[in-house]
Amino acid sequence: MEFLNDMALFVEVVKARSFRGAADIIGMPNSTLSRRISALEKTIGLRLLHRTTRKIELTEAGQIYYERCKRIVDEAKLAHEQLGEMLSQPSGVLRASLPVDFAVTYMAPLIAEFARLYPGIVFDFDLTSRRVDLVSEPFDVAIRIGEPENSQLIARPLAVLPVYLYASPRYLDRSGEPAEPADLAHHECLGIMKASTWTLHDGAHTTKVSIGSRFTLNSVGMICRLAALDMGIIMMLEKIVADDLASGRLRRVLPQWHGAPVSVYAVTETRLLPAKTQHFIKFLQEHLGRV
Amino acid sequence: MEFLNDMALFVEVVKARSFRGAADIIGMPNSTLSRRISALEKTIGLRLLHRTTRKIELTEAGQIYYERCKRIVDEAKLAHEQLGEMLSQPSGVLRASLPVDFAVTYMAPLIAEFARLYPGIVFDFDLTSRRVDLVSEPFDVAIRIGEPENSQLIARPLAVLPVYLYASPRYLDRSGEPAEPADLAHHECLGIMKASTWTLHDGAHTTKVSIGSRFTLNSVGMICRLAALDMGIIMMLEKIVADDLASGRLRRVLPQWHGAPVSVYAVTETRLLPAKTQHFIKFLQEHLGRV
DNA sequence: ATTTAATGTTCCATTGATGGAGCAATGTTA
DNA sequence: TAACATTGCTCCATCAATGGAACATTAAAT
Repeated sequence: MEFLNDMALFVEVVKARSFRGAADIIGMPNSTLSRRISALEKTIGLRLLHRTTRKIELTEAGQIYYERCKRIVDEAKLAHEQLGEMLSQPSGVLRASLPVDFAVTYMAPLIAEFARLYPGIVFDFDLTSRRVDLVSEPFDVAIRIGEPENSQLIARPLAVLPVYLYASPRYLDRSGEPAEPADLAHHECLGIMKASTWTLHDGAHTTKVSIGSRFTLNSVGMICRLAALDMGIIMMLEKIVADDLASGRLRRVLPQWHGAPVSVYAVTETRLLPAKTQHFIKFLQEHLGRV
Repeated sequence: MEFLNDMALFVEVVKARSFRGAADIIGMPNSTLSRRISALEKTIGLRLLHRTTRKIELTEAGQIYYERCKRIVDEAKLAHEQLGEMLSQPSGVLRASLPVDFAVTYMAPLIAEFARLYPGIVFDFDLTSRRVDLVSEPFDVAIRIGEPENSQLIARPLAVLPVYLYASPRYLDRSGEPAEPADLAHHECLGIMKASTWTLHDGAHTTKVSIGSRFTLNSVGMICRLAALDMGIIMMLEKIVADDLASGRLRRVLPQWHGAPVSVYAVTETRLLPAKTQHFIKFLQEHLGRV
């Protein structure tokens, strides 16, 4: 079962009606070609080509073998071409794991646009806040916020987005409006998980403040909701609080400061991606940055 | 175009649903198998198998690719099986070069029998006395009398046949009957081509005599005819002169002596023979010796 | 007839593939 | 829960496949 490549070589030799010619076409030294064809003849126990120094012609067995080989090799080439088309005309199910709130606010319109662009793709999104295991679960890609953990996964940066501080007017009335970052130490700062410090920048300075809160949770949406309900200050991506901002439920705090911009990554288990995934990631890279 | 073998490996892996299992089936270390599949995935730029340490399953691309690969690999196997059948059920045209007189007397009945045995074979015999060039002319096999010349051809011995001395009664009346080998020096000894000596044996002794004749020719039939026409003594295979012997046109000379037995060879250009040729040679080996 | 250019094969140093052992990861069993 | 067995992958010494050059041979060109 190690003769299939040699079959392809044989087909080339017959087509070129010459070892040297075929070798040039394939891009292989004729010595190798000669040896490989000889090996093929030996494994099947029949002479396929009748060689003189100047000409080669098919034997009877070679004639029959060639007809079959040509079909087989052509079919193999076709199979690869069609895989190539799969790469350029993506289709199939795209399974992605998305951070729920980021997906809802930032990605929804992009996904709608992408779906319009590639009607062949069907989507299967898993919106969670947990970091799914790409190795054991059959996700094509996971979108992740923040630095990629140290693993063998491939992380492609999609965008770097600014974050700002927000709170509800009533909270600020009650607890006072912080004038500088250090003031945050005396506020209820709602962070994701158990993040214990916020890093803030203005044009010139960078400062780190320890934060504390009575809440530990893993839902961005819930944090925003809590903030809108006057429970504290949040550091958040712009778009996520856009509605609350517009309706006046939240308003910017320390407006000349911003948090450390968060990076968004597309994470995959491998570099060998089907077209659908490649296009999805490329699309996000091109459109997420400009938001 | 160097991925066809890997396609076959991929098919085996999918069938076995395991790298190790497939490796055992193929008889190949799993390390190689793993590397080859990875290489295949890299060349087509798509992941074909979703691997966990415990299980493997096809990706979408792998699914499609597998369907096609299976067909292709099966077809390739079939092509080889059919070539194998060509080997076991010979058919086609058997082109052979035969020494004309030897063929007529010794081989004709064998050929008739062989033709009955293998109805699929069609025959194309070239009966000449010249030694055809097997390399440039499309003969499957040549039957040759006497030692094979030093060349790259493959010679398989078919039989070793005794030769005796014959002359016409009238020639012997006229020129005297030789009583011992040395007497031949004074006789007209008709040899093929320009053979200048005859080697004779009786049970115990071997002797070499120089021979001479006015005729140089390359036809055994013509020599026999000349001998029957009282032109000299010939050293000949038994069967060739059987008719002349029976009709009394020739009779044995020096009956206790015989010539150096001649070997008959089947000569081919290569060892990789189609079934028809293999069977033909085997048949001749089995039947020529017993004549 | 003689030269020329081109063919398929062979030789041999080099390189790339190979495969056994070990590894981390994971499903299974006690 | 812990020990075990099995999986696919990786490392590296070894070996076989490779490809450039030379060769013998031959058809075409002069």
